Amino acid sequence: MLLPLPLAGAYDYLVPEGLEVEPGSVVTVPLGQRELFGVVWDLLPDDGRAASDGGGGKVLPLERLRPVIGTCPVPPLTAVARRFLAWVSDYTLAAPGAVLRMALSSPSALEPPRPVTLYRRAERPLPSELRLTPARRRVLEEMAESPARPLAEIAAAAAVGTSVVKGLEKAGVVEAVSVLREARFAAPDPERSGPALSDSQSAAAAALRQTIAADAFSVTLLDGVTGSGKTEVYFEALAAALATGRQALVLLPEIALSAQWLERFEARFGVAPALWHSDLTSAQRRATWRAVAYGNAPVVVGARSALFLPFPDLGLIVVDEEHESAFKQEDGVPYHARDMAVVRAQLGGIPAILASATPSLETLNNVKAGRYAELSLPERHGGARLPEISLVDLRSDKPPRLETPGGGQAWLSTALRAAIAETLDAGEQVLLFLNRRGYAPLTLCRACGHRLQCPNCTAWLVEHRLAGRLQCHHCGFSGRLPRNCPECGSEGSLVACGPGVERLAEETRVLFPEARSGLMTSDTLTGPDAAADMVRAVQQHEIDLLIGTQIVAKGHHFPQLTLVGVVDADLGLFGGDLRAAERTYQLLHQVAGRAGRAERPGRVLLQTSEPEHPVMQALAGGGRDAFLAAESEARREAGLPPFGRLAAVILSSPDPGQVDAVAAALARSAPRQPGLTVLGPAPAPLAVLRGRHRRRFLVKASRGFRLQAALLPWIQAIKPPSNLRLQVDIDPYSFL
DNA sequence: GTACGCAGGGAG
DNA sequence: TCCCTGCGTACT
Repeated sequence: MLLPLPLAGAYDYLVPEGLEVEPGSVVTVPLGQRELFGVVWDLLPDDGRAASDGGGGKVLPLERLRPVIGTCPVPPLTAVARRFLAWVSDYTLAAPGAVLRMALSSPSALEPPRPVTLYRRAERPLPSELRLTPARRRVLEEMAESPARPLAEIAAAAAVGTSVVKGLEKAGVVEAVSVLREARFAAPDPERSGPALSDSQSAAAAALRQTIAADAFSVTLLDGVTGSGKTEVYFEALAAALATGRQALVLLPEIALSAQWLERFEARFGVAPALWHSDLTSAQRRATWRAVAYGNAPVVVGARSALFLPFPDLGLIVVDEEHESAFKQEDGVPYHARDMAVVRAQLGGIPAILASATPSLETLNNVKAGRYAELSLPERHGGARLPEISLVDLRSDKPPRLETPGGGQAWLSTALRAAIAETLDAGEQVLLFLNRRGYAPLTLCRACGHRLQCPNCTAWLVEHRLAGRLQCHHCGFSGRLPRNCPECGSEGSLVACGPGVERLAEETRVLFPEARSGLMTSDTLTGPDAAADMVRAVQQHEIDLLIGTQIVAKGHHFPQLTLVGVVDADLGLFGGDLRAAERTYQLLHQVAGRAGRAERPGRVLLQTSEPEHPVMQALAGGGRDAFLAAESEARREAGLPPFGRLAAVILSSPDPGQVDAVAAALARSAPRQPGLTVLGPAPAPLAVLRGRHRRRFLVKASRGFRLQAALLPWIQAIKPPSNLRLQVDIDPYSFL
């Protein structure tokens, strides 16, 4: 029995006489004083338990085993789903129960369905004494021919309060019925015709339909420039999968911000798909989880966690924007959803599609090695041209100071200012991109040089002037901006250093007072609705000048946007992250793609202090292949992914002495094998995070090396004190 | 993950 | 002496 807890292995239970269970059954079992859900992992004869114990735990004598309480009214997890959970556990070195927890992410979904109360017209004539008010008349008209419906739905349709319907129930003309009803998502119509496809789109769509027809595992990279209509192409693969009667899963990096994607889906298929992301209410989670488990959700669109939903018959997985780092889960069980999606496809014997305009080196390397197929969409849909990208050298074109009382630090160069003015004059829209939330990333005291630091982390506090607060972007600490320096007490000596989007907005208000500007960051877009409102405002040209962080880079279509200004193109290049160059290229390419997506040509200005950097050269010259080849070669020489393997081991504790002692002990017992290098311990770049002192090991191995097999005995040999945490991150993406 | 038991400290 | 809190552990 696998329990959703971080235990070393499965636990044994007795199956009482008469209880029907099979591997995959979801059951309730006693554990200590409580009852919890578990999944039957194996059915064993009384004398065969020792042999099949995975090595995780002890084998208890039969008389100490407790019986299963009962089964849950949900379909058993399929063999593929169970093999997938086991695979992820083995790969990530996370406890199998911790992985199971992700699959049983909606505990209430496992309970018996609760009846819902629906209302319908009672089968009797209206009594003469009934006072037929206009509101009551509307309700009765609304209910006349329709089947029983929920109270709120009827009230909304008749534009009355729910009390009107209840009043009619009291009068006996309407009756309440209690029914058990499973949520069901409307079936998308694969036959419905979507937008017309170009020749290259049609060819790619036909190739994808072939992979569905092949009914076997395959991975296809759909590599198309921004605006080439990749989405519509893989919709044809979805249609083909749906036509075979199987389910399909689409993973998106930021589901909460995908309103436009959903519109396109509805345009093609006529209905909305089932959604899965962390912002769902518990009732929505429950309904969706059950709908998936019963095969009542033909298409699920979700964030990475949707990969662990209990699909009974998954026929296709699409990973859109496959290069996005949002697919990497950093906390809990660290896994990369793109990689695990490929594993899930392989275990299920089904096709996977990876779509991107800037594919990751990992994926391109798999294409090169012949493991993945590739389909290219080389031109923009509808004849729109790719924007012209040019570099602004900040060393020679220093942003001129502004004539403002505050001292006038500025971040827009003369060249960019001129381009903005021209664009606004032409009645077109401008996007200024700066990947920094808040007003200023650092606040320091002019008198003593003190820098405002987070009390819990090795990080500066970021001023958020709109909110009037200082924030730590790592732990969420928030406090008021002090008037006086907390160190030397000097009055009014604190000054903002460096730009954030809020400060950039201030600059544009001085330079372009006539322009209507909008700010798009995760702070201003507090939910999917706010994001959709903002996108609509830009599309309807209620905004001339949009300022945003990377949130604006994601797949929005703004037809009147013809100029993109990247305020600090170098920002992502620092930080010692092995993917820094690749990521900067991907992000800036994506931002640049926001320009000129309709008939008007777009242009992009990148402000950089390193115009000769390969990333800037590749962006300006359009030389993606040359850049990737160079980046690839550098990685190969350094033995880094995708040509070598990495794992991070992170120790953290509130006590710095303790973490150092354990780190030293781990260093002494580090595995020494050919093909494996253990680097560290070193203080993590964020040496203190949320009040915990952190030390890192980085383990490097050659590509074919069985990294997990080498790591497991090493980390299991150490018995860490309880307040010390040891995290293993296979294939790390963040090096903080 | 969580319930429980034990140890330590403060109040009565 | 009792009770509350904090941590460490076992749970099949």
